[in-house]
Amino acid sequence: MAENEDLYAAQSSEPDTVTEITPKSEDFSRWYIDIVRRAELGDYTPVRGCMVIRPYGYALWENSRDRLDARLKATGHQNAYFPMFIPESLLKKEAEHVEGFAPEVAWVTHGGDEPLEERLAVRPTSEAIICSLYSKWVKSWRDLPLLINQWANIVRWEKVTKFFLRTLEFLWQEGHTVHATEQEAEEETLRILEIYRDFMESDLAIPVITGLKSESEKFAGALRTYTLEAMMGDGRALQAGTSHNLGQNFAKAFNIRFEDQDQQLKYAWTTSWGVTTRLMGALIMAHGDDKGLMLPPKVAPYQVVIVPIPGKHFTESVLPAARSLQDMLTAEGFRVHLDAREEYTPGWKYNEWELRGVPVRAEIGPRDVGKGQAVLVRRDNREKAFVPLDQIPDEVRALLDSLQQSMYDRAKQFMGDQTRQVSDYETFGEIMSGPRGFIEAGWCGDSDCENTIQEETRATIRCLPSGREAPAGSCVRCDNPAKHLAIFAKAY
RNA sequence: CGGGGCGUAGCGCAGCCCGGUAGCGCACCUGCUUCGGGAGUAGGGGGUCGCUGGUUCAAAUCCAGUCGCCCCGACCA
Repeated sequence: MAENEDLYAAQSSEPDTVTEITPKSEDFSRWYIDIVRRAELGDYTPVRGCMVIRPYGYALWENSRDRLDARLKATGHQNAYFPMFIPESLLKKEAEHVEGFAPEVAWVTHGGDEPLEERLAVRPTSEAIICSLYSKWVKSWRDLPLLINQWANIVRWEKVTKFFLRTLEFLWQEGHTVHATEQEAEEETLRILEIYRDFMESDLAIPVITGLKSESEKFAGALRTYTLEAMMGDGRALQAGTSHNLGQNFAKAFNIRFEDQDQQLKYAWTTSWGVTTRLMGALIMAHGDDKGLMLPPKVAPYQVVIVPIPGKHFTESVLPAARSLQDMLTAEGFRVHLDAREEYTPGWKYNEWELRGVPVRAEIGPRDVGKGQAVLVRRDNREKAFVPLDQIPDEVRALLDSLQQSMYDRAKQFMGDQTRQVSDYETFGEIMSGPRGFIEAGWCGDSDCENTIQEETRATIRCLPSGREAPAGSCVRCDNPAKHLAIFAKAY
Protein backbone atom coordinates (compact mmCIF):
# COMPACT_ATOMS: atom_id res chain seq x y z
CA MET A 1 0.00 0.00 0.00
CA ALA A 2 2.85 2.36 0.79
CA GLU A 3 4.21 1.64 -2.63
CA ASN A 4 0.86 2.54 -4.13
CA GLU A 5 0.71 5.84 -2.33
CA ASP A 6 4.07 6.80 -3.72
CA LEU A 7 3.20 5.75 -7.22
CA TYR A 8 -0.21 7.32 -7.33
CA ALA A 9 0.53 10.83 -6.16
CA ALA A 10 -0.77 10.98 -2.71
CA GLN A 11 -3.63 12.95 -1.36
CA SER A 12 -3.02 16.60 -1.80
CA SER A 13 -1.85 18.51 1.21
CA GLU A 14 -2.93 21.73 -0.46
CA PRO A 15 -5.70 23.71 1.18
CA ASP A 16 -9.13 22.88 -0.15
CA THR A 17 -9.65 25.85 -2.35
CA VAL A 18 -11.66 26.00 -5.53
CA THR A 19 -11.04 29.27 -7.22
CA GLU A 20 -14.50 29.59 -8.71
CA ILE A 21 -16.25 29.26 -5.36
CA THR A 22 -16.21 31.84 -2.60
CA PRO A 23 -15.17 30.15 0.66
CA LYS A 24 -18.12 29.28 2.89
CA SER A 25 -16.60 31.05 5.87
CA GLU A 26 -16.00 34.25 3.92
CA ASP A 27 -19.51 34.81 2.59
CA PHE A 28 -22.06 32.04 3.05
CA SER A 29 -24.62 33.58 0.72
CA ARG A 30 -22.12 34.07 -2.07
CA TRP A 31 -20.80 30.55 -1.53
CA TYR A 32 -24.33 29.23 -1.99
CA ILE A 33 -24.93 31.14 -5.23
CA ASP A 34 -21.51 30.15 -6.57
CA ILE A 35 -22.29 26.47 -6.01
CA VAL A 36 -25.71 26.65 -7.65
CA ARG A 37 -24.23 28.18 -10.77
CA ARG A 38 -20.84 26.51 -10.98
CA ALA A 39 -22.21 23.03 -10.30
CA GLU A 40 -24.87 23.73 -12.95
CA LEU A 41 -27.79 23.08 -10.64
CA GLY A 42 -29.53 26.23 -11.77
CA ASP A 43 -29.12 29.64 -13.36
CA TYR A 44 -30.75 33.02 -13.61
CA THR A 45 -33.27 33.60 -16.40
CA PRO A 46 -34.65 36.69 -18.17
CA VAL A 47 -37.61 36.51 -15.79
CA ARG A 48 -37.26 38.23 -12.43
CA GLY A 49 -37.20 35.82 -9.53
CA CYS A 50 -37.58 32.74 -11.73
CA MET A 51 -34.73 30.24 -11.94
CA VAL A 52 -34.01 27.51 -14.42
CA ILE A 53 -33.29 24.13 -12.90
CA ARG A 54 -30.56 22.73 -15.11
CA PRO A 55 -30.24 19.02 -15.92
CA TYR A 56 -27.87 18.23 -13.05
CA GLY A 57 -30.10 20.01 -10.57
CA TYR A 58 -33.20 18.50 -12.06
CA ALA A 59 -31.75 14.99 -11.81
CA LEU A 60 -31.20 15.65 -8.12
CA TRP A 61 -34.83 16.78 -7.81
CA GLU A 62 -36.08 13.76 -9.77
CA ASN A 63 -34.22 11.33 -7.54
CA SER A 64 -35.52 13.04 -4.43
CA ARG A 65 -39.03 13.25 -5.83
CA ASP A 66 -39.11 9.59 -6.81
CA ARG A 67 -38.08 8.43 -3.36
CA LEU A 68 -40.71 10.57 -1.65
CA ASP A 69 -43.32 9.59 -4.21
CA ALA A 70 -42.69 5.91 -3.48
CA ARG A 71 -43.29 6.51 0.23
CA LEU A 72 -46.55 8.35 -0.46
CA LYS A 73 -47.81 5.60 -2.75
CA ALA A 74 -46.82 2.94 -0.25
CA THR A 75 -49.14 4.61 2.27
CA GLY A 76 -52.14 4.58 -0.06
CA HIS A 77 -51.88 7.97 -1.75
CA GLN A 78 -52.57 8.38 -5.45
CA ASN A 79 -51.29 11.06 -7.78
CA ALA A 80 -53.59 13.32 -9.80
CA TYR A 81 -53.37 16.67 -11.52
CA PHE A 82 -55.59 19.73 -11.01
CA PRO A 83 -55.77 23.02 -12.97
CA MET A 84 -53.19 25.70 -12.27
CA PHE A 85 -55.86 28.42 -12.51
CA ILE A 86 -58.24 29.15 -9.67
CA PRO A 87 -61.28 31.40 -10.19
CA GLU A 88 -61.16 34.33 -7.79
CA SER A 89 -64.51 33.48 -6.25
CA LEU A 90 -63.24 30.01 -5.34
CA LEU A 91 -60.08 31.31 -3.74
CA LYS A 92 -62.13 33.68 -1.60
CA LYS A 93 -64.32 31.01 -0.06
CA GLU A 94 -62.08 30.38 2.94
CA ALA A 95 -61.54 33.77 4.56
CA GLU A 96 -58.26 33.22 6.41
CA HIS A 97 -56.86 31.35 3.45
CA VAL A 98 -57.36 34.14 0.95
CA GLU A 99 -56.19 36.73 3.43
CA GLY A 100 -52.98 34.81 3.95
CA PHE A 101 -52.20 34.34 0.27
CA ALA A 102 -53.70 37.45 -1.35
CA PRO A 103 -50.51 39.55 -1.26
CA GLU A 104 -48.58 37.04 -3.31
CA VAL A 105 -51.09 35.83 -5.87
CA ALA A 106 -50.40 36.34 -9.59
CA TRP A 107 -53.60 37.07 -11.50
CA VAL A 108 -54.60 36.25 -15.06
CA THR A 109 -56.87 39.03 -16.27
CA HIS A 110 -56.95 38.53 -20.03
CA GLY A 111 -57.33 35.70 -22.51
CA GLY A 112 -55.61 37.04 -25.58
CA ASP A 113 -56.87 40.61 -25.78
CA GLU A 114 -60.22 39.88 -24.16
CA PRO A 115 -60.63 40.81 -20.51
CA LEU A 116 -61.89 37.87 -18.42
CA GLU A 117 -65.24 38.13 -16.71
CA GLU A 118 -63.64 36.74 -13.58
CA ARG A 119 -59.94 36.88 -13.07
CA LEU A 120 -58.00 33.69 -12.41
CA ALA A 121 -55.40 33.17 -9.72
CA VAL A 122 -52.31 31.23 -10.70
CA ARG A 123 -52.32 28.71 -7.87
CA PRO A 124 -50.27 29.74 -4.84
CA THR A 125 -51.47 26.39 -3.37
CA SER A 126 -54.37 24.24 -4.44
CA GLU A 127 -56.71 23.80 -1.48
CA ALA A 128 -59.43 25.89 -3.13
CA ILE A 129 -59.54 24.17 -6.53
CA ILE A 130 -59.11 20.70 -5.07
CA CYS A 131 -61.67 21.14 -2.29
CA SER A 132 -64.21 22.41 -4.81
CA LEU A 133 -63.88 19.08 -6.62
CA TYR A 134 -63.83 17.04 -3.44
CA SER A 135 -67.24 18.45 -2.62
CA LYS A 136 -68.48 16.70 -5.77
CA TRP A 137 -66.63 13.47 -5.21
CA VAL A 138 -67.34 12.90 -1.53
CA LYS A 139 -70.86 11.70 -0.81
CA SER A 140 -70.59 8.75 1.53
CA TRP A 141 -68.41 7.53 4.37
CA ARG A 142 -67.47 4.80 1.87
CA ASP A 143 -65.65 7.46 -0.22
CA LEU A 144 -63.31 8.17 2.68
CA PRO A 145 -60.50 8.53 3.26
CA LEU A 146 -59.67 10.27 -0.01
CA LEU A 147 -55.90 10.40 -0.37
CA ILE A 148 -54.63 12.40 -3.35
CA ASN A 149 -51.29 14.00 -4.08
CA GLN A 150 -50.17 16.15 -6.97
CA TRP A 151 -46.76 17.14 -8.27
CA ALA A 152 -47.10 20.61 -9.67
CA ASN A 153 -45.71 24.07 -10.13
CA ILE A 154 -46.75 26.92 -7.87
CA VAL A 155 -46.51 30.69 -8.24
CA ARG A 156 -46.08 33.10 -5.36
CA TRP A 157 -45.17 36.70 -6.12
CA GLU A 158 -42.35 37.05 -3.63
CA LYS A 159 -40.61 40.36 -3.15
CA VAL A 160 -37.18 38.90 -2.56
CA THR A 161 -36.02 35.68 -4.13
CA LYS A 162 -33.14 33.26 -3.76
CA PHE A 163 -32.16 30.20 -5.79
CA PHE A 164 -34.29 27.18 -4.80
CA LEU A 165 -35.28 28.68 -1.42
CA ARG A 166 -37.68 31.30 -2.68
CA THR A 167 -38.55 31.78 -6.33
CA LEU A 168 -41.68 33.14 -7.97
CA GLU A 169 -42.38 29.76 -9.47
CA PHE A 170 -41.37 26.53 -7.79
CA LEU A 171 -42.10 22.82 -7.97
CA TRP A 172 -43.61 20.82 -5.16
CA GLN A 173 -45.91 18.05 -4.18
CA GLU A 174 -49.10 18.89 -2.35
CA GLY A 175 -51.20 16.21 -0.72
CA HIS A 176 -54.87 16.86 -0.04
CA THR A 177 -56.81 14.33 1.95
CA VAL A 178 -60.35 13.98 3.27
CA HIS A 179 -61.35 12.02 6.36
CA ALA A 180 -64.48 11.08 8.25
CA THR A 181 -63.25 12.03 11.70
CA GLU A 182 -61.04 14.54 13.39
CA GLN A 183 -58.89 11.74 14.74
CA GLU A 184 -58.29 10.23 11.31
CA ALA A 185 -57.30 13.63 9.92
CA GLU A 186 -54.86 14.15 12.76
CA GLU A 187 -53.41 10.69 12.25
CA GLU A 188 -52.89 11.45 8.56
CA THR A 189 -51.24 14.79 9.35
CA LEU A 190 -48.81 13.07 11.68
CA ARG A 191 -48.27 10.10 9.35
CA ILE A 192 -47.13 12.50 6.63
CA LEU A 193 -44.93 14.38 9.06
CA GLU A 194 -43.22 11.09 9.87
CA ILE A 195 -42.85 10.22 6.17
CA TYR A 196 -41.23 13.60 5.59
CA ARG A 197 -38.94 13.16 8.57
CA ASP A 198 -37.80 9.75 7.40
CA PHE A 199 -37.31 11.03 3.85
CA MET A 200 -35.27 14.02 5.04
CA GLU A 201 -33.09 12.03 7.39
CA SER A 202 -32.73 8.71 5.55
CA ASP A 203 -32.53 9.98 1.98
CA LEU A 204 -31.31 13.57 2.14
CA ALA A 205 -29.20 12.93 5.27
CA ILE A 206 -30.56 16.13 6.80
CA PRO A 207 -31.63 15.86 10.45
CA VAL A 208 -34.79 17.75 11.36
CA ILE A 209 -36.73 18.83 14.38
CA THR A 210 -40.45 18.24 14.07
CA GLY A 211 -43.16 20.03 15.93
CA LEU A 212 -46.12 22.34 15.90
CA LYS A 213 -46.12 25.85 14.45
CA SER A 214 -47.26 28.68 16.68
CA GLU A 215 -50.58 30.36 15.84
CA SER A 216 -48.87 33.19 14.01
CA GLU A 217 -46.73 30.85 11.91
CA LYS A 218 -49.37 28.30 10.97
CA PHE A 219 -50.84 27.86 7.47
CA ALA A 220 -53.58 30.30 6.48
CA GLY A 221 -56.82 28.46 7.16
CA ALA A 222 -55.39 25.52 9.09
CA LEU A 223 -56.39 24.21 12.48
CA ARG A 224 -52.77 23.44 13.17
CA THR A 225 -49.54 23.12 11.21
CA TYR A 226 -46.74 20.67 11.86
CA THR A 227 -43.33 21.50 10.50
CA LEU A 228 -39.89 20.06 9.92
CA GLU A 229 -37.05 22.44 10.68
CA ALA A 230 -33.54 21.82 9.44
CA MET A 231 -30.34 23.67 10.26
CA MET A 232 -28.22 25.15 7.52
CA GLY A 233 -24.45 25.55 7.63
CA ASP A 234 -24.69 29.18 8.73
CA GLY A 235 -26.81 28.38 11.77
CA ARG A 236 -30.06 29.54 10.23
CA ALA A 237 -33.21 27.42 10.17
CA LEU A 238 -34.94 26.21 7.04
CA GLN A 239 -38.54 25.05 7.06
CA ALA A 240 -38.20 21.82 5.12
CA GLY A 241 -41.84 20.81 4.92
CA THR A 242 -45.22 21.28 6.51
CA SER A 243 -48.23 19.10 7.24
CA HIS A 244 -51.51 20.81 8.04
CA ASN A 245 -54.57 19.58 9.84
CA LEU A 246 -57.20 21.81 8.23
CA GLY A 247 -59.96 20.71 10.59
CA GLN A 248 -63.36 21.35 9.04
CA ASN A 249 -62.49 24.86 7.87
CA PHE A 250 -62.17 23.96 4.18
CA ALA A 251 -64.89 21.31 4.31
CA LYS A 252 -67.31 23.98 5.52
CA ALA A 253 -66.10 26.63 3.08
CA PHE A 254 -66.32 24.22 0.13
CA ASN A 255 -69.18 22.12 1.36
CA ILE A 256 -67.44 18.76 1.58
CA ARG A 257 -70.09 16.62 3.31
CA PHE A 258 -70.75 12.91 3.52
CA GLU A 259 -73.47 10.69 4.88
CA ASP A 260 -72.03 8.65 7.71
CA GLN A 261 -72.92 5.13 8.82
CA ASP A 262 -75.35 6.62 11.32
CA GLN A 263 -77.20 8.30 8.40
CA GLN A 264 -76.18 11.75 9.56
CA LEU A 265 -74.85 14.29 7.02
CA LYS A 266 -71.47 15.46 8.31
CA TYR A 267 -68.72 17.85 7.30
CA ALA A 268 -65.48 16.06 6.50
CA TRP A 269 -62.04 16.73 7.96
CA THR A 270 -59.22 17.60 5.58
CA THR A 271 -55.44 17.81 5.58
CA SER A 272 -52.83 19.20 3.24
CA TRP A 273 -49.07 18.91 3.17
CA GLY A 274 -46.13 19.67 0.93
CA VAL A 275 -42.43 19.82 0.27
CA THR A 276 -40.76 21.78 -2.49
CA THR A 277 -37.69 22.23 -4.65
CA ARG A 278 -36.46 24.28 -1.71
CA LEU A 279 -35.05 20.98 -0.46
CA MET A 280 -32.39 21.19 -3.18
CA GLY A 281 -31.21 24.37 -1.48
CA ALA A 282 -31.25 22.53 1.83
CA LEU A 283 -29.00 19.83 0.40
CA ILE A 284 -26.45 22.45 -0.63
CA MET A 285 -26.51 24.38 2.63
CA ALA A 286 -26.59 21.39 4.95
CA HIS A 287 -23.80 19.37 3.34
CA GLY A 288 -21.63 21.55 1.09
CA ASP A 289 -18.09 22.58 1.90
CA ASP A 290 -15.41 24.81 0.40
CA LYS A 291 -14.82 22.25 -2.33
CA GLY A 292 -18.43 22.53 -3.38
CA LEU A 293 -21.46 20.28 -3.19
CA MET A 294 -21.60 17.09 -1.23
CA LEU A 295 -24.53 14.95 -2.25
CA PRO A 296 -26.10 12.09 -0.29
CA PRO A 297 -25.57 8.88 -2.30
CA LYS A 298 -29.27 8.01 -2.28
CA VAL A 299 -30.20 11.04 -4.39
CA ALA A 300 -26.93 12.00 -6.12
CA PRO A 301 -27.38 12.12 -9.93
CA TYR A 302 -24.11 10.21 -10.23
CA GLN A 303 -23.05 8.00 -7.35
CA VAL A 304 -19.74 7.09 -8.95
CA VAL A 305 -17.68 9.01 -11.46
CA ILE A 306 -14.91 7.15 -13.25
CA VAL A 307 -11.80 9.12 -14.14
CA PRO A 308 -9.49 7.23 -16.48
CA ILE A 309 -5.85 8.27 -16.34
CA PRO A 310 -4.31 8.88 -19.77
CA GLY A 311 -0.98 7.32 -20.62
CA LYS A 312 0.86 5.52 -23.38
CA HIS A 313 -1.73 2.87 -24.16
CA PHE A 314 -4.81 4.85 -23.22
CA THR A 315 -7.19 3.85 -26.00
CA GLU A 316 -6.00 0.24 -26.13
CA SER A 317 -5.94 -0.56 -22.44
CA VAL A 318 -7.02 2.09 -19.93
CA LEU A 319 -10.14 3.35 -21.66
CA PRO A 320 -11.53 -0.14 -22.32
CA ALA A 321 -10.85 -1.00 -18.68
CA ALA A 322 -12.72 2.13 -17.59
CA ARG A 323 -15.64 1.23 -19.86
CA SER A 324 -15.73 -2.26 -18.47
CA LEU A 325 -15.71 -0.87 -14.95
CA GLN A 326 -18.58 1.42 -15.91
CA ASP A 327 -20.55 -1.51 -17.33
CA MET A 328 -19.93 -3.59 -14.24
CA LEU A 329 -21.11 -0.87 -11.85
CA THR A 330 -24.10 0.03 -14.01
CA ALA A 331 -25.12 -3.63 -14.09
CA GLU A 332 -24.95 -3.62 -10.30
CA GLY A 333 -27.50 -0.81 -10.26
CA PHE A 334 -25.26 2.15 -9.47
CA ARG A 335 -25.62 5.51 -11.19
CA VAL A 336 -22.26 5.84 -12.93
CA HIS A 337 -20.63 8.43 -15.12
CA LEU A 338 -17.44 7.89 -17.11
CA ASP A 339 -15.58 11.15 -17.69
CA ALA A 340 -13.49 10.22 -20.72
CA ARG A 341 -12.94 13.78 -21.93
CA GLU A 342 -9.43 14.14 -23.24
CA GLU A 343 -9.24 17.91 -22.95
CA TYR A 344 -9.08 17.87 -19.17
CA THR A 345 -6.41 16.48 -16.89
CA PRO A 346 -7.21 14.00 -14.14
CA GLY A 347 -6.53 16.62 -11.47
CA TRP A 348 -9.00 19.01 -13.05
CA LYS A 349 -11.64 16.28 -13.13
CA TYR A 350 -11.08 15.42 -9.48
CA ASN A 351 -11.87 18.98 -8.50
CA GLU A 352 -14.73 19.27 -10.93
CA TRP A 353 -16.57 16.21 -9.66
CA GLU A 354 -15.91 17.07 -6.06
CA LEU A 355 -17.44 20.45 -6.79
CA ARG A 356 -20.47 18.65 -8.17
CA GLY A 357 -20.70 16.54 -5.06
CA VAL A 358 -20.31 13.04 -6.53
CA PRO A 359 -19.96 10.67 -3.56
CA VAL A 360 -17.37 8.25 -4.93
CA ARG A 361 -14.67 8.66 -7.56
CA ALA A 362 -13.04 5.68 -9.25
CA GLU A 363 -9.64 6.29 -10.81
CA ILE A 364 -8.22 3.77 -13.21
CA GLY A 365 -4.84 4.21 -14.85
CA PRO A 366 -2.12 2.18 -16.58
CA ARG A 367 -0.73 0.84 -13.32
CA ASP A 368 -4.19 -0.18 -12.12
CA VAL A 369 -4.92 -2.03 -15.34
CA GLY A 370 -1.72 -4.01 -14.82
CA LYS A 371 -2.69 -4.87 -11.28
CA GLY A 372 -6.36 -5.51 -11.98
CA GLN A 373 -7.52 -2.84 -9.58
CA ALA A 374 -8.92 0.67 -9.35
CA VAL A 375 -8.60 3.51 -6.86
CA LEU A 376 -11.73 4.52 -4.98
CA VAL A 377 -11.93 7.94 -3.32
CA ARG A 378 -14.80 9.18 -1.18
CA ARG A 379 -16.03 12.76 -1.39
CA ASP A 380 -16.18 13.68 2.29
CA ASN A 381 -12.66 12.92 3.52
CA ARG A 382 -11.00 11.98 0.21
CA GLU A 383 -9.66 8.72 1.59
CA LYS A 384 -8.16 6.57 -1.12
CA ALA A 385 -8.52 2.80 -1.34
CA PHE A 386 -6.87 0.45 -3.84
CA VAL A 387 -9.44 -2.19 -4.64
CA PRO A 388 -9.22 -5.32 -6.85
CA LEU A 389 -11.73 -5.07 -9.70
CA ASP A 390 -13.83 -8.03 -8.58
CA GLN A 391 -14.35 -6.44 -5.18
CA ILE A 392 -15.32 -3.02 -6.52
CA PRO A 393 -19.13 -3.38 -6.48
CA ASP A 394 -19.11 -4.51 -2.86
CA GLU A 395 -16.66 -1.80 -1.90
CA VAL A 396 -18.65 0.90 -3.70
CA ARG A 397 -21.79 -0.25 -1.96
CA ALA A 398 -20.05 -0.08 1.39
CA LEU A 399 -18.61 3.35 0.64
CA LEU A 400 -21.96 4.78 -0.41
CA ASP A 401 -23.63 3.41 2.71
CA SER A 402 -20.89 4.76 4.89
CA LEU A 403 -20.99 8.16 3.24
CA GLN A 404 -24.76 8.40 3.52
CA GLN A 405 -24.51 7.65 7.22
CA SER A 406 -21.56 9.86 7.99
CA MET A 407 -23.15 12.80 6.19
CA TYR A 408 -26.20 12.42 8.39
CA ASP A 409 -24.08 11.99 11.51
CA ARG A 410 -22.05 15.07 10.74
CA ALA A 411 -25.14 17.20 10.11
CA LYS A 412 -26.75 15.84 13.28
CA GLN A 413 -23.65 16.65 15.28
CA PHE A 414 -23.59 20.16 13.85
CA MET A 415 -27.25 20.73 14.69
CA GLY A 416 -26.64 19.50 18.21
CA ASP A 417 -23.60 21.73 18.65
CA GLN A 418 -25.57 24.72 17.39
CA THR A 419 -28.55 24.12 19.67
CA ARG A 420 -28.48 25.89 23.01
CA GLN A 421 -30.75 25.88 26.05
CA VAL A 422 -31.37 29.44 27.17
CA SER A 423 -33.41 30.81 30.04
CA ASP A 424 -32.48 34.50 30.15
CA TYR A 425 -33.30 37.00 27.46
CA GLU A 426 -29.94 38.75 27.42
CA THR A 427 -28.12 35.54 26.51
CA PHE A 428 -30.84 34.89 23.93
CA GLY A 429 -30.06 38.18 22.21
CA GLU A 430 -26.31 37.64 22.30
CA ILE A 431 -26.61 34.24 20.66
CA MET A 432 -28.92 35.50 17.94
CA SER A 433 -26.65 38.40 17.10
CA GLY A 434 -23.62 36.11 17.27
CA PRO A 435 -23.44 32.42 16.36
CA ARG A 436 -27.22 32.00 15.83
CA GLY A 437 -28.30 28.36 15.65
CA PHE A 438 -31.31 26.94 17.48
CA ILE A 439 -32.32 28.16 20.92
CA GLU A 440 -34.48 25.98 23.13
CA ALA A 441 -36.33 28.18 25.57
CA GLY A 442 -39.53 28.44 27.54
CA TRP A 443 -42.35 30.48 26.01
CA CYS A 444 -45.51 31.80 27.65
CA GLY A 445 -47.64 31.11 24.58
CA ASP A 446 -48.54 34.76 24.02
CA SER A 447 -48.20 35.95 20.43
CA ASP A 448 -47.39 39.52 21.47
CA CYS A 449 -44.39 38.16 23.33
CA GLU A 450 -43.46 36.12 20.24
CA ASN A 451 -43.68 39.23 18.04
CA THR A 452 -41.58 41.30 20.40
CA ILE A 453 -38.88 38.65 20.43
CA GLN A 454 -38.88 38.69 16.63
CA GLU A 455 -38.65 42.48 16.48
CA GLU A 456 -35.83 42.62 18.98
CA THR A 457 -33.75 39.61 17.95
CA ARG A 458 -34.93 38.65 14.41
CA ALA A 459 -35.53 35.17 15.74
CA THR A 460 -38.84 33.41 15.19
CA ILE A 461 -40.40 30.39 16.81
CA ARG A 462 -39.58 27.63 14.38
CA CYS A 463 -41.67 25.06 16.20
CA LEU A 464 -42.90 23.72 19.49
CA PRO A 465 -41.11 20.37 19.30
CA SER A 466 -43.10 17.18 19.57
CA GLY A 467 -42.95 15.29 22.83
CA ARG A 468 -41.06 17.94 24.76
CA GLU A 469 -42.30 19.35 28.05
CA ALA A 470 -42.27 23.05 28.85
CA PRO A 471 -39.24 23.88 30.98
CA ALA A 472 -39.77 24.88 34.58
CA GLY A 473 -39.81 28.61 35.28
CA SER A 474 -40.89 31.58 33.24
CA CYS A 475 -40.99 32.55 29.57
CA VAL A 476 -37.57 33.49 28.21
CA ARG A 477 -38.74 37.06 27.67
CA CYS A 478 -41.54 37.81 30.16
CA ASP A 479 -42.38 36.84 33.74
CA ASN A 480 -45.33 34.63 32.90
CA PRO A 481 -44.86 30.91 33.36
CA ALA A 482 -43.52 28.98 30.37
CA LYS A 483 -46.32 27.06 28.71
CA HIS A 484 -44.22 25.51 25.94
CA LEU A 485 -40.72 24.59 25.03
CA ALA A 486 -40.04 26.53 21.81
CA ILE A 487 -37.26 26.31 19.24
CA PHE A 488 -36.19 29.78 18.19
CA ALA A 489 -33.95 30.61 15.23
CA LYS A 490 -33.31 33.03 12.46
CA ALA A 491 -34.94 31.47 9.44
CA TYR A 492 -34.60 31.50 5.68
C1' C B 1 -42.03 47.29 -0.30
C1' G B 2 -38.05 50.56 2.79
C1' G B 3 -32.36 51.33 3.38
C1' G B 4 -27.61 50.30 1.00
C1' G B 5 -24.51 48.30 -3.04
C1' C B 6 -23.67 46.59 -8.06
C1' G B 7 -24.81 46.01 -13.68
C1' U B 8 -18.51 46.49 -19.10
C1' A B 9 -17.06 39.02 -23.34
C1' G B 10 -19.50 32.78 -20.32
C1' C B 11 -17.34 34.07 -15.05
C1' G B 12 -14.49 37.64 -12.03
C1' C B 13 -12.91 42.56 -12.68
C1' A B 14 -10.18 47.40 -14.49
C1' G B 15 -11.53 51.73 -17.36
C1' C B 16 -15.95 56.21 -15.43
C1' C B 17 -13.96 61.00 -11.05
C1' C B 18 -11.29 64.36 -15.59
C1' G B 19 -16.20 62.41 -22.44
C1' G B 20 -12.18 61.13 -27.77
C1' U B 21 -9.94 53.59 -31.34
C1' A B 22 -13.12 48.82 -25.01
C1' G B 23 -8.91 46.19 -21.78
C1' C B 24 -7.02 42.22 -18.11
C1' G B 25 -7.32 37.18 -15.73
C1' C B 26 -9.90 32.70 -16.13
C1' A B 27 -13.06 30.15 -19.50
C1' C B 28 -13.74 29.06 -25.01
C1' C B 29 -11.55 27.47 -30.36
C1' U B 30 -7.04 25.29 -33.35
C1' G B 31 -2.06 22.83 -33.45
C1' C B 32 1.87 20.36 -30.85
C1' U B 33 3.71 18.31 -26.29
C1' U B 34 1.25 16.56 -21.82
C1' C B 35 -2.05 14.02 -18.21
C1' G B 36 -2.04 9.69 -10.80
C1' G B 37 -4.79 16.71 -7.32
C1' G B 38 -7.31 22.41 -11.45
C1' A B 39 -0.75 21.18 -17.56
C1' G B 40 2.75 23.86 -21.00
C1' U B 41 3.31 26.30 -25.49
C1' A B 42 2.10 28.96 -30.14
C1' G B 43 -1.87 31.01 -32.54
C1' G B 44 -7.23 32.53 -32.50
C1' G B 45 -12.52 33.92 -31.70
C1' G B 46 -15.96 36.58 -28.76
C1' G B 47 -18.59 42.63 -25.93
C1' U B 48 -23.48 48.31 -30.10
C1' C B 49 -20.39 48.67 -21.87
C1' G B 50 -28.42 46.14 -18.61
C1' C B 51 -32.30 49.10 -21.19
C1' U B 52 -34.64 53.91 -22.73
C1' G B 53 -34.20 58.91 -23.30
C1' G B 54 -31.32 63.52 -22.68
C1' U B 55 -26.69 66.79 -22.92
C1' U B 56 -22.56 66.99 -26.59
C1' C B 57 -19.05 67.54 -32.70
C1' A B 58 -18.37 63.02 -29.78
C1' A B 59 -21.10 59.04 -24.13
C1' A B 60 -18.95 52.75 -21.08
C1' U B 61 -17.75 57.67 -18.94
C1' C B 62 -22.12 63.33 -17.57
C1' C B 63 -27.81 63.76 -16.44
C1' A B 64 -32.84 61.53 -15.88
C1' G B 65 -35.82 57.40 -15.89
C1' U B 66 -36.34 52.21 -15.98
C1' C B 67 -35.22 46.91 -15.46
C1' G B 68 -32.29 43.19 -13.07
C1' C B 69 -29.03 41.13 -9.29
C1' C B 70 -26.78 41.16 -4.19
C1' C B 71 -26.89 42.59 1.14
C1' C B 72 -29.86 44.37 5.60
C1' G B 73 -35.05 44.70 7.04
C1' A B 74 -40.69 43.76 6.32
C1' C B 75 -43.24 39.32 3.96
C1' C B 76 -42.95 34.17 2.81
C1' A B 77 -42.14 27.21 1.41
